[in-house]
Amino acid sequence: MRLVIARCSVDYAGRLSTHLPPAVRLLIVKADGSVLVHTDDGGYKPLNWMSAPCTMVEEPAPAAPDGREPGQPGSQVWRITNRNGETMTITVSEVLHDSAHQLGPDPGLLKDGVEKQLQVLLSERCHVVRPDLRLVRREYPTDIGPVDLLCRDQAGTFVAVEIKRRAEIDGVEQLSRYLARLKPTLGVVGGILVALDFKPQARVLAAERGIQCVQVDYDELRGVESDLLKLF
Amino acid sequence: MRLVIARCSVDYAGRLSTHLPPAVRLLIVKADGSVLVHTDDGGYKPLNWMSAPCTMVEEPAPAAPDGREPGQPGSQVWRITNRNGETMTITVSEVLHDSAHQLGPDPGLLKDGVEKQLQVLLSERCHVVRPDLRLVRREYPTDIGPVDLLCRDQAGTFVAVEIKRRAEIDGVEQLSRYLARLKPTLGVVGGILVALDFKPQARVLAAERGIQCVQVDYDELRGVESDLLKLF
DNA sequence: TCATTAATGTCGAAT
DNA sequence: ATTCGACGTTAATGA
Repeated sequence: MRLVIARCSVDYAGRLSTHLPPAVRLLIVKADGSVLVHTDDGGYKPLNWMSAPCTMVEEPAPAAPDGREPGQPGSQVWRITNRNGETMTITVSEVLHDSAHQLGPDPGLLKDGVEKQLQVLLSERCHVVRPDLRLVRREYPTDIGPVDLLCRDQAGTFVAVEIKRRAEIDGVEQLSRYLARLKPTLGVVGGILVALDFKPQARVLAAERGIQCVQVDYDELRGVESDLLKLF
Repeated sequence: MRLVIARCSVDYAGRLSTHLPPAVRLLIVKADGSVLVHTDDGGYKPLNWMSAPCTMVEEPAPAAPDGREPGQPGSQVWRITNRNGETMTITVSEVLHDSAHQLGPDPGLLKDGVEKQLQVLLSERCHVVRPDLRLVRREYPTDIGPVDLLCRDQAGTFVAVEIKRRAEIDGVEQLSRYLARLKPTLGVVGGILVALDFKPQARVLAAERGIQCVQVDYDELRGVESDLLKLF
């Protein structure tokens, strides 16, 4: 990994075009050749970047480029391109720091996700979603993807449950597609959207589609579980 | 901006929980207090991070922490928290590089070719979308969000235009929702999806819904404008 | 402050 | 290679 602090301007041309006027920034060149341009202003994402695979060529800035302001004497240009023809051009006018570091491979990130947990918890106690529901199957397969929970109510009618950490309009669309897909095989299927919280528009569209919205509390859900565990 | 290359482990607890085993990584502390953890493996995003506003406390690692492996002598712990109670804990066992740099403010990124610009260009010359269209309103409001362009054709029929840089299946769904929403008020409304490029599935679904797809070229669009300006 | 939406989204998995 | 959904999405904009 190479770290450079430099006064530079940056131009990107690819999926869109961007220009960064000259200023002092951090340039990171990673082991795989990817390049990140970071400012000191906040922000989790770089101002500009090029992901691997890409190639970088470092060359002296042209002394008197046609029609443009000439590069400072000693200026360098980093020309980074990828196979899609996207280019990032960094014109470096002053280098304040330049160091290289050996980091070695990274063991990688271990995650403990929320949505998956929710699905497991709710499959074990779908009566929390609605008291009359019994689980038929978790991850019930259809040809457009698995339904999170397929249940039946007391009358034996099928009910498809879609689980989201946060319910947005897309979740309603997704569940709608499942319902349409299940109808030929299972007859009329009820739909319930379950989430930790709901965007207002999701509620509106769900109501329009006859889909029930059920909000659950994550801590309470885990609490219910630990309470039950105490019984044994 | 502070740059540290260090052997460290990282724990995050917030919207989810993550753990990074010890390895050599780049730690960036920005002027606003935000902290990024980057590996040398590719990737545009940090392995872990904490965005501003947040506060960092640096303290010696406890000599014999309860039940865990003891910190090395001289180990430091960076404790970063935000107001939502999310925490990132970086246990630094070995510092290979540590430098601070004054970067100053950044003039900021100039973008060209994003959806907003497309919308402005097309609203000014919606005849490019289809010669018979006249603009009624840009950003025509509905209670599920604004329609990019509302137009009328020669017969006076309303036509809703949705603009995307890249048309995917979601864009078709979005326009379909608008059309359904507008029908009670405006009667039958035609739909046109305009984009710089189309995914095949978007075209298929659009055809199925009776929505017209119009592909435009950004340079041409700007060219049309400059040509027209030359007339005056 | 909240809600909404675009994004060079990125990333990973399944097809 | 493409499609699809999740993301600690992030970031920007308007109410």
